[in-house]
Amino acid sequence: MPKIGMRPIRREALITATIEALAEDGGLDARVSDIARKAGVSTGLAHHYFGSKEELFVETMRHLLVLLGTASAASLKRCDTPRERIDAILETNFSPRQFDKSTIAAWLIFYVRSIKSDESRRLLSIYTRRLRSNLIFAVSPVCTPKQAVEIAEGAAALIDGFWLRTALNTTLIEREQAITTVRKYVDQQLMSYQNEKA
Amino acid sequence: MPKIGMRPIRREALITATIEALAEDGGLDARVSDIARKAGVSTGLAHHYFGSKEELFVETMRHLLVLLGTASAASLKRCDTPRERIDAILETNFSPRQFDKSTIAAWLIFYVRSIKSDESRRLLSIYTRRLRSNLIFAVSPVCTPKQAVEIAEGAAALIDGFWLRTALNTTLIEREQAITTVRKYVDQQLMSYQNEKA
Amino acid sequence: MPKIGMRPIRREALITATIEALAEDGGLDARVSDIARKAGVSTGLAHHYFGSKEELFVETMRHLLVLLGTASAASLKRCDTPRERIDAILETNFSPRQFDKSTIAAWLIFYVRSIKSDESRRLLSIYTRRLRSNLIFAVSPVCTPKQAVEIAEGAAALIDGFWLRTALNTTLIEREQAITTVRKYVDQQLMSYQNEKA
Amino acid sequence: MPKIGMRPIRREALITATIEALAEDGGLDARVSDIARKAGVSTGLAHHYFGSKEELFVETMRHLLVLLGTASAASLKRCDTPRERIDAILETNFSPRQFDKSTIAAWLIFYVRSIKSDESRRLLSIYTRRLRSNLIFAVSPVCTPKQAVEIAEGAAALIDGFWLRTALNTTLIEREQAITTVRKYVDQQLMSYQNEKA
DNA sequence: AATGAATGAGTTTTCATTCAT
DNA sequence: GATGAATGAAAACTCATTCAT
Repeated sequence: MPKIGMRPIRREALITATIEALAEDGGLDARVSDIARKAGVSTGLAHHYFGSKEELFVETMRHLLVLLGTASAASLKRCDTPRERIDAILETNFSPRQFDKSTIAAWLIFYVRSIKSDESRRLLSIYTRRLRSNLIFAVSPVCTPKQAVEIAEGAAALIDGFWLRTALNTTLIEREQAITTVRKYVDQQLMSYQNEKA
Repeated sequence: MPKIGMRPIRREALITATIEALAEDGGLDARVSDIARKAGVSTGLAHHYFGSKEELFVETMRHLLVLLGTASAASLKRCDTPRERIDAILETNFSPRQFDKSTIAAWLIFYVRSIKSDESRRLLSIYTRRLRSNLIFAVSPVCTPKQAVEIAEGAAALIDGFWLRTALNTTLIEREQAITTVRKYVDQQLMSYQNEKA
Repeated sequence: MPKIGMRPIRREALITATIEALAEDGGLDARVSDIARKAGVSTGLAHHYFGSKEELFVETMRHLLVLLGTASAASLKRCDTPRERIDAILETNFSPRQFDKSTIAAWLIFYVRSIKSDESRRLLSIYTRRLRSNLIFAVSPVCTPKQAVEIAEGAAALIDGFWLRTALNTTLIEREQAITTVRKYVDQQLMSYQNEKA
Repeated sequence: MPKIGMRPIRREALITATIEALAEDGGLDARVSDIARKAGVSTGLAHHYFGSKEELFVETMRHLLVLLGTASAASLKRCDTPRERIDAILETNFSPRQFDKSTIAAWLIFYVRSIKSDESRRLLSIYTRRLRSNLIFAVSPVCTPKQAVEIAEGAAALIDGFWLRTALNTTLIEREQAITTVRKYVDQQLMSYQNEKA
């Protein structure tokens, strides 16, 4: 009877270690050996379970994406009004879980990697499309389709912008205020459309 | 008859090549030899003029920063009203020169590098502080200092967000619309403050 | 109730898998894990039963050698004339069993390994000497010892040549024709010696 | 003025070193570092000029192929009769240049590699086809096309067989005798066809 | 008897940097 | 001023072998 079922355990440990490593060194050149050490295993094992560094990175990105997607879906499920939906989206995207230093840094690295890696780009576009469609769906009941797209793109830019600036320590404002700002932005946009109509 | 005055020519060619290489060939992993080839010179020459890859990257970042700073200063000089200042900032940040694919990608990579490289971080913070102070200065005449900071942070996040999304091809909207969106955002913020006052 | 008598079963399965793997998967670079998977067992088991990859390879070679030797001895036993003996040797060496793609490829690899591995070389020389002595013995009754050696070397070269070319898919002719060609070669040699004598 | 034009020099040195290395260790697992040391350069340089070990091996094979092809063409040019052509082919294939230990060992390795490497297989088939067509062309004037193919395949098998057995030290006969044997084989074949006709 | 988890030594590969010319 | 040859250190990757269960 061998030690069995380590595969998922090791994979998760390595993925977690990858996220940490990306945050720590600036990540750009996190070595497989660093990541393996952090996960408490040998370099060989990392390759055994992921095949290559690229694959480990892609799987880590996929992992983050799933976490975000799951959290997002869960919090949207309980929503009835546009306002609730917007809040749910913001809660998720700015949740301490998603908005912590390591996670943001990892995302940032993946953003950059997506310039060159097809799979990373594919994964990134899943995130992007999901955020966009969530935002559009949220505001659709109270504006025209065209306006919904406009609001969604603006809000998405704000969210990504706050993310980026937090990742890089170039913003003065905190989580709470970022949320407030985006919410306020959406409200004002919607209001301005109401006025146009009138 | 030695060639003289090659230094500035070679340096500029290498810096231009670096920007291109960061967007195209290798992204994060652009090699010195790639960059040199793109500039039409040998690898050795890149080191001759810049000493190291790190230095070449820093100089390239500084170059982008100077371009942006110069353009920004020039267009702000002719402005008298808050509205004009905001427009000038947006015109500069979203000018075709600044908003093209290569330049944005290069900035993104420098953003990430700034996590590790002290000099890059220093340069990045110059950009950040300048953008913030320009925005604050622009709206100061028509709102309180606290409101000015809020607007500035929001507008900066929007600008960075649009930048990021353009770099990654994850946005649906174009330059023109991005400008309109930010301008509209600032207007609405200011208006809302007016209303509060009233 | 422990499984008993698994040893010969596993060993045979692994040896068979080795032969297949050498021809298919990895050629020269067949991995122990490939072979084990092909045999339907774990990597560990391959080492349990053979101790090392080298040993597994040597045993596989020995296995092929025994098969060929047994078949050869069996078919030579029933022969009385030179012509019958030659035919028996050819029947054996070009029997579908020996002349199939996997087996030939495996032999080829063992040939090359024999350059480095003492044990492989020893085994290979057994094959070589046996073939030579069988050929010499076959034609001895009808020619001088010196002529016998000449014929044997020529016929052996033809046989090895056809083998090699079949292994590498570089020949146009089939098993049947190869046999005919070698037989014809021997006949003509013998005839020419007859003529010389006359 | 840099040290220039080293590329062809280094490439040749590395190819020569590869041939030597393949002969020495049994070659199967000659390391790039071994080869580089033998060529008097660093490992890095080998990769600089060839990109990968695979490529170095392929280029070495191509080199051997060109040598053989050139020699073959040169010696065939001066021939007028079938007999001369056959002799020229044998002279070339068994020339001390082609028939030395290193070269034969290298070919043997390449033979085995061709099982897995597409490019190696392609190159090997060039050799095979050329030998076949040279042989066929040589005997064509004095026999039917069908007979020519038969002779060519038989002679090619003999040649390859002698090569193989020399590479593996499993033959008793020398270069000279090998040539004689093949020539005699061809003669006898042709004669036997003459007789058939009669 | 059997597994497959785990290692680590050994190799290939990459590339910034140096240097002779 | 300029080259590109050359290095070597660092990293990725491979895989036979060991071992706890």
